[in-house]
Amino acid sequence: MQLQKVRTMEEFATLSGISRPTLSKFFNNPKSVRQSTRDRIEAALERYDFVPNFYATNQNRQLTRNIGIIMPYLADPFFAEVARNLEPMCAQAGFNPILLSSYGDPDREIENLRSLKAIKPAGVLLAPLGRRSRRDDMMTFCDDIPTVLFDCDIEGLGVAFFGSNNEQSVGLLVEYLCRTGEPPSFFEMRTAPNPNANKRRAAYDLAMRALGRTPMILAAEGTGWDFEAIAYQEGGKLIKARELPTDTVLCSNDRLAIGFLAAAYENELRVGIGHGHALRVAGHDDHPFARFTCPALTTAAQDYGAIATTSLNRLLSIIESGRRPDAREAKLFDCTLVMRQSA
Amino acid sequence: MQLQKVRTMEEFATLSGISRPTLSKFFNNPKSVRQSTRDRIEAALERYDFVPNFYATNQNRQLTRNIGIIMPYLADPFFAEVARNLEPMCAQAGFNPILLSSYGDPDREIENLRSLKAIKPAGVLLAPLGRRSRRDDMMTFCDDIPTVLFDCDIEGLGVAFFGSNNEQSVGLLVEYLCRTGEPPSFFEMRTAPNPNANKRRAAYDLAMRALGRTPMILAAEGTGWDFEAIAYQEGGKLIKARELPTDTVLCSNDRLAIGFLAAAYENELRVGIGHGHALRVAGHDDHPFARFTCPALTTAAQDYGAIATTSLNRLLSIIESGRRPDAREAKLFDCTLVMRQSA
DNA sequence: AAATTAAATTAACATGCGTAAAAATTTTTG
DNA sequence: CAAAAATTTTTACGCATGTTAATTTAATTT
Repeated sequence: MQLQKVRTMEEFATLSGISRPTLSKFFNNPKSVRQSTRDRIEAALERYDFVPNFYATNQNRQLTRNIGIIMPYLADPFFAEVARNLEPMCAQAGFNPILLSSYGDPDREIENLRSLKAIKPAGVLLAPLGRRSRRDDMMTFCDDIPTVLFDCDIEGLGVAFFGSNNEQSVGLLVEYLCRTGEPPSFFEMRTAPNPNANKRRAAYDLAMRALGRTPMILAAEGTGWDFEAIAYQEGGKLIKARELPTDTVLCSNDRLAIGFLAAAYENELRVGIGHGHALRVAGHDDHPFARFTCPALTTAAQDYGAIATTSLNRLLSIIESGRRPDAREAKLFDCTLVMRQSA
Repeated sequence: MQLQKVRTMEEFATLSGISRPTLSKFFNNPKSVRQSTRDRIEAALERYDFVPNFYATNQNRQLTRNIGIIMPYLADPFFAEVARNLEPMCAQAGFNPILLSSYGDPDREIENLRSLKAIKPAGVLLAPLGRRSRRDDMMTFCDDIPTVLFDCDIEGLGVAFFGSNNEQSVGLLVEYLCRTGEPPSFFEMRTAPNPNANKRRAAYDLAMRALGRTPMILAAEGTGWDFEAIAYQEGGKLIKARELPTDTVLCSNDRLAIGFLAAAYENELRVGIGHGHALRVAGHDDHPFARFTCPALTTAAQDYGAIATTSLNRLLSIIESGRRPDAREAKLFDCTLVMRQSA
């Protein structure tokens, strides 16, 4: 059953017996035409293979129905998972999501903004790289196009920011770990790739002091986004040199924890809780693979459903109202403790 | 230093003193105008902020410079990694990659093709879902737009297919496992999500028989793309029921192996080679995380660099020549054995 | 310097759809 | 059933650039 191909809306109008302006309205917003005509159009669409030309469609529209989504690193399953949730939400709202990944490279991040600009999106959801992001270039972009930041904050950039409350989540982890065993040291990268890492370190510091403990930072050398590899290598060094101050390690994120677990395993340190275990390891983020590490990883789950929903809704309200809010909005969402076998 | 913004090419033509058709040629291909005028245009570009309107530009061009890339599941780091390599290769060739993910859903796969069609890409690189892909709809699409399949073959679809030689890779694994210990059983999903899974089972069968062994298939129930979860659950059942026929398990892919490893760990089966190990587990694909499982996963590495390069080059040659090849091309690339600690 | 060749300019039409205004039609309301 | 309200149709222009053909200008060759 091959559908007959139709090139232009004009042609489709003749074939379906519906005027082109009405079709134009329909494709712009199906609910803007009467139910009966909507049915007729949809019936015709069953018989004819027609998709409005994307370029002609967007050329004159004052407002395109495209929303750009920029992720810092799509090969990281955490971000991929966020994108997977965000895309259908955009489509649901009648917008066309355009997904781009910066893959850890600030140049590519700016390049992504450039190409988005050419597409004149109605708005952009941006999870920036963080520390290495080129703030000035991004500022110029945000002046032109309504942009909501999420996951990682860059001060003063965009109309709003939504992310996780690192102070709360790290506090939760530290409190739990201290209550159930030795106080944790904090394993992180020396040159933190983004503000979240810094906030988590500060939160660790605060929480430890609040409990009357001395903070113990373990800083791993290395740059880039190969977190597992860095943690595996540097964690291995720490273990071999017996430089772990206590039997508990809190990692700045799950990907570091995954690498650290691999190092512990290779050095025959049994990770977990209870008898016969030499080390406890906890992470942060509830990475999609955290359930399947050996042992399963105790971590703090970000409420990325709420973060994604709120970010998109905020952007949509700005797009629909057509004007920027007076003040930049920022909101942090609490995380939940996910207790598994590793700590 | 803010550049003066220029809206239209017409305006830029007046300001720069160069005719619009010449400018049009320049933006389409800078080398198509005389060096001296190119210099003049580039000098003007230093003074004025002008980018040709993306929509108007593409509307009339017979050939856009967009290449669609459709992945079956971007939240799978293996595919994310392939995409990460493919994108800069497209850009390098002067094309604009448009990345879409079907996220395991055949409806979404077709929807992705629909939206690509509206963008009139010069060509498409498609890694299909496989078994559940809607062949007829995809056929219609491939008639319109030059499409190269990779990773997973659907017979007769597209102008070419490039993937891995499962017979070779599974043969390699089976031979290695049999040579170094007990023969492996084969752990897979009963309802294989794609043709590769079927080919791997057949290859396992063949390789075992060639070595005079009896094939032993372990079929896990479950559907969808949550491979780790399925393998964790079904693998756990097998282990608890002591239904593993030998001490060696070859998993149809690394994600299944990751779930299986988690199940083994939880059931206190020590996985690995050498003294004191109860089980050997191997996978297939060399998933980005295979290095960091506990123990590190022995697997077969796909040469996805070669697959990606070849697929893109083939597509580019078809785009440039402007005509389809007479016969559908298919080529399989050999995998390499990656020996780690798990088997 | 004249002849030849290459490139740029001018003028005009094409693309496929958004959009606006006026006229015609359908639906809803009283 | 007539009047009012809501939709649809008709008609026509706009958008920003691609593209073509004829003409003019500039560069190269003889």
